[in-house]
Amino acid sequence: MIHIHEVAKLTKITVRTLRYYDQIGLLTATSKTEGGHRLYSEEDMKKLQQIQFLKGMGYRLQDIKEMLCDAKWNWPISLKSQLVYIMEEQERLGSIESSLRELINSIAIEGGDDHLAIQKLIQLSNQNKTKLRTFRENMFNDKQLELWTRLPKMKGKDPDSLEWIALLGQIKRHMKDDPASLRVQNIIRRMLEKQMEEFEGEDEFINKLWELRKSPSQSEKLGLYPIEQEVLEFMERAYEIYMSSEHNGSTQQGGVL
Amino acid sequence: MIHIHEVAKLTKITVRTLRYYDQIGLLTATSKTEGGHRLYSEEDMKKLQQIQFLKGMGYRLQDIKEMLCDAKWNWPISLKSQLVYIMEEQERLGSIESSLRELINSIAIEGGDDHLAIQKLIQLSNQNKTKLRTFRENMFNDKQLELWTRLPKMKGKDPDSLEWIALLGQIKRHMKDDPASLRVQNIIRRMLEKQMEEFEGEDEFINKLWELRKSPSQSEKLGLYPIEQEVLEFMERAYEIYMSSEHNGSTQQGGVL
DNA sequence: ACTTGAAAGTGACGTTACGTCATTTCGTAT
DNA sequence: ATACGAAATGACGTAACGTCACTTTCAAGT
Repeated sequence: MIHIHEVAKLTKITVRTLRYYDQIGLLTATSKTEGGHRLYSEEDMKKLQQIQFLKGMGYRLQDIKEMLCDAKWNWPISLKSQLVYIMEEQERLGSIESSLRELINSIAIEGGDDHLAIQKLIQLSNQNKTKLRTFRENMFNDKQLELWTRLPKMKGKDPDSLEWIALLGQIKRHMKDDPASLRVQNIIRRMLEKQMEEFEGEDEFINKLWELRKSPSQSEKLGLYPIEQEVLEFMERAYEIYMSSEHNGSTQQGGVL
Repeated sequence: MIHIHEVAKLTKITVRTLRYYDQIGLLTATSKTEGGHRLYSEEDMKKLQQIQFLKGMGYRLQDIKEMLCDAKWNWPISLKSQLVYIMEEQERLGSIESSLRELINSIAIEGGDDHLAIQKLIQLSNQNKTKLRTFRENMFNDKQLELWTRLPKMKGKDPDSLEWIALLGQIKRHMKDDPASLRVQNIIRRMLEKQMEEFEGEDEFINKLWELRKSPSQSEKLGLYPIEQEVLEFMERAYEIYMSSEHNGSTQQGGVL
């Protein structure tokens, strides 16, 4: 028979919690002193361990109470349903994670105008996803849909997506410069390099994508991150300067972001 | 200017929630009728969308309030810390998932005696993990530690682990039979087949593991799922019968679970 | 036996984001 | 003017305790 303070020290459960468990009838001390102080037995300690364990599994105290009272509780069923619940929660958090990455990356592109980025994302998230998908599936054939999955994504955590985002951010910050300036031309060159790495020989897809990009309404329907008209035009001018100056081996144009 | 009921219909947010947002000062209706009925403006609707979006990101209402009030809020920092928080939560749920699978699989082995399985798992989970690892690292060399990772695990969701668990469960249910019976011999044969698939040529490791298995205290220190002495002896007898009857090409013995 | 300080006891309120009554007032149609 | 739906306010409940505030009990020292 040990005192509540001892139990607290041994189990790392606070005294308040032990009293609360008593209060809700989850774990009542086996006996009490005549003055009313709780005295816990070895049995109580074991039950307490079970409670801690099940709480660690994510169960609520009410459920634990029922489980431990009912001697013929159906463990397999409740464990499996708890597993399903935990997996659903993980999925939910996973999609939150994607959204957060998307938002963080958007802000990296906008470079300071945070509210604008948030507004854009809200626009995107308010469209429902099924409509997006069917529209995409009408626009592209199977092979192109496979290519679509390899595009950099705003919600991506891969270095490839992150570099595209950084490049677009740089473009936006150099909009006041001459599109023929060395800085801008370097960014364009890097974009084309990356585009070739992933999409060499897929000129048709790239050109189609770029045409869609230039139409704000089409881009929106595809769920593409909105890029302002003047940014796109700036990129196109810079691209043409780049191609006419020294490089003219390829017919592809545009960017894949 | 629209009424609260309209807002509720448009945004799928309940009237109660809108009033609550007003109460905590998160979203106060722009104006009111002289009787005190709330009237929401377009501005309010936009703010409401932002609130919904941020709540979807997992923020608390208090945080959202601060974010939207403070015009120069540092979004990148708070978004990144929120991302870290979400990822930690995912990790936590991931380890809960492992524990649940472990428990479900244990019960599958014990075949009915649920409380026993839970007791065993509590024993295991009460040992702290770092102590387990250092003991293991003292017992095995590098190559054997790599082999260790390929052992079936109680928390596993792979078909391989699941089959080992099923096999052990069958053994336990046939303990009353003769170890020479066809059923038991078939189970043993299947175990040896699986063992050969994964661990062919690693006889030294297998034998060492089996010796450790036969010592309850060593097994416990290694964090191996406890198997009763009589079950192990039964398996060994069945194994010897199997080898002496017709198969004697290999010197390996024991099971890897 | 008496004192005293530590520890135990019992409320009660706060936390989060609302749901769910109960009661009263407002707006509008007839 | 009246009736009726809709809006407002207020209060209580949720889960699992943390944190006071105040009182009583325990165990040791004198």
